[in-house]
Amino acid sequence: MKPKKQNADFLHVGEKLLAWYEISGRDLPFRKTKDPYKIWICEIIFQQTRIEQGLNHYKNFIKRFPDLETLANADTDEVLLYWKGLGYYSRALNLHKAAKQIIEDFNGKFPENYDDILKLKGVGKYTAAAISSICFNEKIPAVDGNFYRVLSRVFADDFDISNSKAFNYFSELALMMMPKNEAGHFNEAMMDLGSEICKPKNPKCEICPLNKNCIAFNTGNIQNFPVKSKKVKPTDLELTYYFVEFKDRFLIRQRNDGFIWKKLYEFPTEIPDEFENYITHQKTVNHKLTHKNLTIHFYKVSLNSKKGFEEFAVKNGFRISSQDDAALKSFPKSLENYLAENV
DNA sequence: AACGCGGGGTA
DNA sequence: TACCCAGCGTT
Repeated sequence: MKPKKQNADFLHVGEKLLAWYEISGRDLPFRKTKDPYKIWICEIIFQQTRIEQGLNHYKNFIKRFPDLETLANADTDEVLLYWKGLGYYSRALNLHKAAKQIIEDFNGKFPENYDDILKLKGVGKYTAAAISSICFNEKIPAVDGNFYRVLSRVFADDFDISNSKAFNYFSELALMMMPKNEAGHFNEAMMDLGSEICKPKNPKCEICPLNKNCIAFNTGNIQNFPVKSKKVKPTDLELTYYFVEFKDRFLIRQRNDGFIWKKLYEFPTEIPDEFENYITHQKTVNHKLTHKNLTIHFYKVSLNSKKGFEEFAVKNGFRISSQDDAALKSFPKSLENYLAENV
């Protein structure tokens, strides 16, 4: 499924993009390094995450885990703590697994080619391309949402980006544009253009370095690209949590790695019948996530028996927590908000 | 090939 | 409200 564009001057467009990047590219902390560890961390953090949202997480993460060994030797809990608020928590778990994987399978040295990098947990084709092009100058386009948007507009290409073949299709297109020996900068340039100029809404076509080449722009057609047929539709999820307290102590536990909020902390989801009499408040909160419309029923249970409180905790594997418990920082936002109002 | 997975920003 | 974001793993 190769792109059929015989006459376009691909390389010329690629060089214009690169020239723009040299002058107008963003000044980001991870642009100053070719340390594959740091590039890897940044690529994982910025999967499905905008730069403004994840930049402080990146800085804090590198400060706490400055190298591979530090990360591999850290506790999973602490890795998750530094991931707080980023979402898609599998990324943090896979990141930690991959650090151990590099220690074991690659003798502690970060793999230096696309195929080996692709073997790492949580690293797919995009991320392997980004790391290998930026750090090791491999000529592989790092096709992400920015590539889809920019390329589909420049060539007014209606190839459906929901199609699972879109990655290969736009990779072929990008490869034809990529200037020799500049794969890393080309990939970064495409990301910056997509983020700063060729935005999903209200793109700044009048100052775009590619506007003379952009077919969608020159035919007044920008709003029709990219073509995306499949939409994400959230499902409803109803949860019940009990905030079980005795004086200033309350109960939390770590989740399993199940369907949502993997390994983060939560409150009890059920209580014994005799606790029902100690429910003092009830509140229902609605919260929209990308994939879930959450309805959370919170019940506040204020016990007056230390013995009953502790027995319930021990028997059901809960942790007796207080406000200064570091684990609280690893709560999902939706639960943390409740906590802030009630403790 | 289709689906599940967070949280936050923008219009 | 709908859509999007430096995607990946599972089934």
